[in-house]
Amino acid sequence: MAKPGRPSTISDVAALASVSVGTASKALNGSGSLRPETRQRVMDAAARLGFRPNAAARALNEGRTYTVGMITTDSIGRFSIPILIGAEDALGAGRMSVFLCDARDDPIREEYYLRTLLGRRVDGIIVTGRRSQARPPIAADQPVPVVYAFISSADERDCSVVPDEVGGAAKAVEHLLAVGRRRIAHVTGPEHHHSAQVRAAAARARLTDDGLDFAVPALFGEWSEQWGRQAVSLLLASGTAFDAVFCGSDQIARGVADGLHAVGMRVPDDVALVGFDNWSVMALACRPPLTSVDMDLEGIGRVAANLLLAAINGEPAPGRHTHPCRLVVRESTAAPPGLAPRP
Amino acid sequence: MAKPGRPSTISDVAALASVSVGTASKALNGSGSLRPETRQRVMDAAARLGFRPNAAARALNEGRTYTVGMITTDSIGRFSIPILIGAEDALGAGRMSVFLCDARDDPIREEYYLRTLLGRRVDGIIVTGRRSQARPPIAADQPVPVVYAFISSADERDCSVVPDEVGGAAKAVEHLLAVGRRRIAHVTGPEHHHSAQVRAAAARARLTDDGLDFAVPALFGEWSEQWGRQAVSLLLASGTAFDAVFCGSDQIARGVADGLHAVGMRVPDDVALVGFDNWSVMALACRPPLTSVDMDLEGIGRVAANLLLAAINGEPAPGRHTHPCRLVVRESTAAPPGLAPRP
DNA sequence: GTGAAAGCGCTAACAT
DNA sequence: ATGTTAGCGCTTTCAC
Repeated sequence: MAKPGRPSTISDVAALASVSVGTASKALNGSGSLRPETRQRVMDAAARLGFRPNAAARALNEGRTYTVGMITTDSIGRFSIPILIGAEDALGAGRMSVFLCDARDDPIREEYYLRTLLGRRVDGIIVTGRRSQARPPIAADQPVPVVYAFISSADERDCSVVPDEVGGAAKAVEHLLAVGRRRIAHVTGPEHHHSAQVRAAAARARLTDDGLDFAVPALFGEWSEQWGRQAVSLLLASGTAFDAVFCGSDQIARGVADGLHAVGMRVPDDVALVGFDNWSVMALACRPPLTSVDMDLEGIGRVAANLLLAAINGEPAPGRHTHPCRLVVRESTAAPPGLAPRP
Repeated sequence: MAKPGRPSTISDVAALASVSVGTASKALNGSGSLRPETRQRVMDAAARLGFRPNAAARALNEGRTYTVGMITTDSIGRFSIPILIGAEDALGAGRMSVFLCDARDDPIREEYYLRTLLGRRVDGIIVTGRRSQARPPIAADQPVPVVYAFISSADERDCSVVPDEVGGAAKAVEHLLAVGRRRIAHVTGPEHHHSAQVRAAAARARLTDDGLDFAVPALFGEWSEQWGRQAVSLLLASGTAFDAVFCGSDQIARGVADGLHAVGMRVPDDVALVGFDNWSVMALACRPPLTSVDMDLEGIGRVAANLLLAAINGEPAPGRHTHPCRLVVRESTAAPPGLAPRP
């Protein structure tokens, strides 16, 4: 399991190659000018010893650790993961390592991690987490660059990368219009939730552009399948006809699909359905598979990481950056047979 | 965003407190013997400067980084997350920081990360990922302790922590027997998948103990809802009566629930249902909510982390450690009214 | 009780 | 082309 004594140092390599440590360093880093033969001898020695330069020693005189901290404010959840993957991807390509910190929405833990990260002299910090509102800045005046991903900082001058939910909702509505729907309902999460508000307002605004409005005023509830099912009853009870439902989440959409199915309405023939999140486990399991707005969380993570790298290299890009959503079209919005889609 | 010049060093603190660096060090670490007043003066200076000891410098002479690497072999997925959370939790409490590495099931990336981690002189490594079979050891003879979590190493001498799937399956069957079911079917994932095999065999064995057998031979398919729905047709087509279905996953179970519902069979009245994974998003959205076997992945992560810490402290615990599953009972196995549960 | 100095592993400036 | 040396920030003997 464990074993081999202490890792070899550059002195060991130098000794084995019969050169000085300085020469060994040059050989290993390709700096200075050395006889090719010497360089090779050093390389061979290093290989034989399985030499790996000690990052701590390097960090010490370079003043840079090639390390960043990633703090998830909520517990590491469904939304943090893709962001985390995207960021880790972009950073790994830049040879940076990532410290993972799960602050669990606990300010104490957050503070603790922040201190730890600073003690470890990370080159920068990414803050992420589920977002219902902009969050207070992690702490004023950090000695290192900070980028917020998905969640955004309440301080406009901080660098945040957030999904373009307005654009995403608009795309959903446009798509429904394009497949010939005109009586569109909207079922979404809690009214106090920022995303629910924004998406509803954006969807409505897009309809207004075409001289339309929601068939039924937006229905606010929870982010659950159950609410989706209930909402169907409410829609039917309203007595207003509708030929499409745009939902604030895939879970809600799946509930709506179930609810419609239960009363004998067909998707997409009678009612077209669009969800939000493109959470594959929901969107694909839904019958029929669900058209959905994808926030490209992985892309957000990647962009955030690249902005962080830029900031570390002295080129900060302060402000709130929005990242486009894309619509993933599946069967739940297929044009009913015989109905020509709008050009 | 960024700003304040370079972080203060212990020399800065020493200077401000008018003592030598040696004294400052002792004061800050509570070592040596100092006049209380001196100690206080140093502490104050440190506080005023916002001094955070440089972890790299410390690592350099302590020969230990208080850092561990976590490598997920599959992409960071549904199973890795809770493990990761559990491990991060246990390690954070031990003041260790975690390097996150996503190897994406790519041996090249895995090798790269391994080298990186060793260069960073991590004190140990946790390897995790989805598990279909035991995996080859990450590389022979690491200079640091390695613990496998969830996934297990093919080398029996390596330290692995895995869920007790045998026990979990047995608990599921016992519960079904306890609520009075006798004609139990089993629907699960692909036959070549280790978990599918193990769970099926264990369930059957548990039935055999009571002189029973599956009502219908185990049905192997995929880990999807769709397969669950199909399986219902197959079960009905078999013509054999059944009063319970134990499923290899919650997704399958949800599909089975849908399928049963579609043909007018009631859960749990006609058929009781048990899933596996206790994946809340499935188990709770299922109608009715699903009784399920929980592998306690977070616990596995925590145990793995603690075993790693022990190994780092010179007390390795080689071998395959199994971690108990627990059954989470919900409505899908409620005893039908009028039927007395077995004592 | 406090200061001075060596050394952890490595790089970079300066000698030779 | 190669060797020597100082120094990154900190802990830890060892003198005083």
